[in-house]
Amino acid sequence: MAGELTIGKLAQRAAVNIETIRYYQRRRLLDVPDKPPGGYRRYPAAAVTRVCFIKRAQQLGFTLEEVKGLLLLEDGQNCRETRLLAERKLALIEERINDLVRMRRTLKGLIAECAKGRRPRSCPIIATLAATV
Amino acid sequence: MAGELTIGKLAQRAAVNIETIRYYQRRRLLDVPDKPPGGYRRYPAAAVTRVCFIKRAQQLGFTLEEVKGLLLLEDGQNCRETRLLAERKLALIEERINDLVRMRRTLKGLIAECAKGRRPRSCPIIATLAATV
DNA sequence: CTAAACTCTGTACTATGGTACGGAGTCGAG
DNA sequence: CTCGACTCCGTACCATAGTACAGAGTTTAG
Repeated sequence: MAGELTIGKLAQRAAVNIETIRYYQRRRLLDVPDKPPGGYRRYPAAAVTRVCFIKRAQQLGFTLEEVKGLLLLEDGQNCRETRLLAERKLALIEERINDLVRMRRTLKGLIAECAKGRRPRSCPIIATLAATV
Repeated sequence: MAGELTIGKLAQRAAVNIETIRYYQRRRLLDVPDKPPGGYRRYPAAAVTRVCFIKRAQQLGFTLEEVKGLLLLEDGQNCRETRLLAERKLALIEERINDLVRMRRTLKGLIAECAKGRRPRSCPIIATLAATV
């Protein structure tokens, strides 16, 4: 498990700020490798994957706390508990997808209508969204 | 346009904190009705819709600044500019949907695999996600 | 061997999206 | 007309997700 990356390289490979790495360590999303007395810590290549996953999941709207939960899937032995977690996340993702699909439909319709120049008094995009989404 | 709701009623109907209303006003997402000298402000029913829309859009991952942009669609006369904005938002939404769909596919696969008890050494959900998402 | 570049640790600061609160004024039911 | 609930306004505070920076030590290229 002895890694070959310094924190700087890790940050660079994962395309994040070094401070973000340290922040994730403080938040316990990433563990801190042992420090060779009077030297620099080394990180395994897997750390890059992990950081990338965190960023990815965040982009999808998960908070760091939620990501922490997702990461237990990797770390935990207990597949049963783990699967439940995954299933809950899945449900969440599906909800989000549904919301977005509804929003897309509405936006598309309004754009099309607008493009045809056939628009009512005012362009009631928001009212429509608020009502139909 | 004289409204019938006090700020408290508005907040209640939109299911948000009163302070959130005031915050949106400070952020210029919501306008502040004139105050009858020595009285309380009154809000039109449309304000409820507007606040609901803001919350909705936020849930879909838009920042308040982005929502502000979306709200211009309602307020603005200029349909041309407005449509461009909507189209950009649409592209954004589609990206998000694609990401989520990929994530869903991966999660589903892993859950199914896990359910079959047919799992490799470790349960490499994260590695998989990071790689395939 | 030395200088530049990097790491380590701790603390401070930032932006976003709110929430809370104090003190003054206003409204409305009884 | 009074009491409790509500509003107004300003300011302060909170959590989340970082980012910056100082000062000390370490590593590495020349």
